[in-house]
Amino acid sequence: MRQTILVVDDESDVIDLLRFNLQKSGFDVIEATHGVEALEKARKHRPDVIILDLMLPEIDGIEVCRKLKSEDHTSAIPILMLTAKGTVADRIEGLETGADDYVVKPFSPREIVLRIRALLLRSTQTPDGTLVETGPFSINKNTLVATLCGKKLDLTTTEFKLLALLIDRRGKSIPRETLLREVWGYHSTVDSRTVDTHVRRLREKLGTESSCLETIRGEGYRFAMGT
Amino acid sequence: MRQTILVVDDESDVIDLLRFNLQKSGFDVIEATHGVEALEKARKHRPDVIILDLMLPEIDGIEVCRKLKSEDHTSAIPILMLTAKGTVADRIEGLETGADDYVVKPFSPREIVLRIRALLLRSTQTPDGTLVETGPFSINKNTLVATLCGKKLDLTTTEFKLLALLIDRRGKSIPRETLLREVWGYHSTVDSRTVDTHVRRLREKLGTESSCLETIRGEGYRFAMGT
DNA sequence: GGTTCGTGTGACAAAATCGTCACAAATGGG
DNA sequence: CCCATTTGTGACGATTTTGTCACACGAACC
Repeated sequence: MRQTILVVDDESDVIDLLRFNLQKSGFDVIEATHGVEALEKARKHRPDVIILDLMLPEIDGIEVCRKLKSEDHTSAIPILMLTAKGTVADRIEGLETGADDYVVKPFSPREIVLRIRALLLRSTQTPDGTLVETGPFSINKNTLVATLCGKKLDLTTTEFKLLALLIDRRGKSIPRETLLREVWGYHSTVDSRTVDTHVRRLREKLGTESSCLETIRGEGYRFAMGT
Repeated sequence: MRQTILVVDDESDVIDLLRFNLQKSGFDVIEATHGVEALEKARKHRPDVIILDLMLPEIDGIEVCRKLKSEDHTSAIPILMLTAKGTVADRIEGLETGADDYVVKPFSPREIVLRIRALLLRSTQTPDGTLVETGPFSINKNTLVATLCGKKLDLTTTEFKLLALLIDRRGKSIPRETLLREVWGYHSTVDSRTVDTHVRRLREKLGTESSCLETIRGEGYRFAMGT
């Protein structure tokens, strides 16, 4: 799958140079020559990186950057800013606005490609441990939402934590004591039936898939491997 | 807890300048004037960031960078390289060697501080994204526990989600609408004050650190950068 | 088969959480 | 300074969550 780079510059020779080198490096290229067009194309295409010149007609690069970084659909797109040589104030303003990197004109196309590669590495490097998917289940640790066959499960917080932990360690029998400690923060009650009750409730909410949640008699509970 | 920066340059006036500005920005500073000393101090002290000049006596900056990035104990330390103006080949070589960023001499100290902040922001997230630490705060998305100065915060689930999202995107103003959508799952109530109420409650629980949670009037809320 | 222990289930009540309202205070613009 | 809008704060009540108890049922062993 080729990644897409949006190149924004009002100088067509810069665009030509970048298009040639980026395509040679395996990227798809979208172009824009002014700020409004850049915003429009960024919103529509959601490129993997945006190369953005500071000096643009009508809406300047700083303003474009600010807008893109403030909109949810575009804020995660890395922005590499092109700046005129020596304008330190521009560079600082760009960084403060949320640009992810900058390159000073005149630049080497090779440097651009390397920096884009670095940006892409960083933006995809978060192998997101906050999202777990297995079989018909998915667990999102940011939103605390679990789904079963694409349908949101109506879980309490404790049920979510329990399910998340069991799924994280699917295939392994987890003793009640461990569940108490890691889900409940080590409740001190001896011979508590708290875990059992919450497992029950969780099973009720899993419906036909509740058989994934197995009892290991005398040991604990286990989420079935391979689901 | 102050973070430590190792500054490596054979020019004492550069070291003086950086030491002054970094300490003023709240960092502790370690210094080295040549490559062997830099390697030694990096291995011994394990600083949070290394500022590394390319041109060094004996072992040059590229070689230092290569060694540090190839050793387990030091490979995760972000390296910001200082390069002479115009030497594109140096910059490319630095990036290929594994430097995390570079700044062209002569530089603005403010730009250095900003870039260090950006590097630190990236390096305090674990690879799987379920544990985030910044300043005195830590967020654990597995246990749904947040701590402040090592002490567990007594947060409700909603408060935890709110804090986690704001810290994930610290430095950025998050509109209320965004918070409603991402924390509450897009509550449909118009002109709801729900977000404001939960921010209040969260602030109450943060005590003296509540000033980290800033109101951007007419926009939304922001968790302060650099904490 | 009988017995003991482990787990499931129905139900209860206390505590926690949440969203909303009304009013106070702060902010920004004219 | 005044005014309008935005945000902070005190407080309330409805709903949800939680842990526990008692009893039923199942599993394993003798």
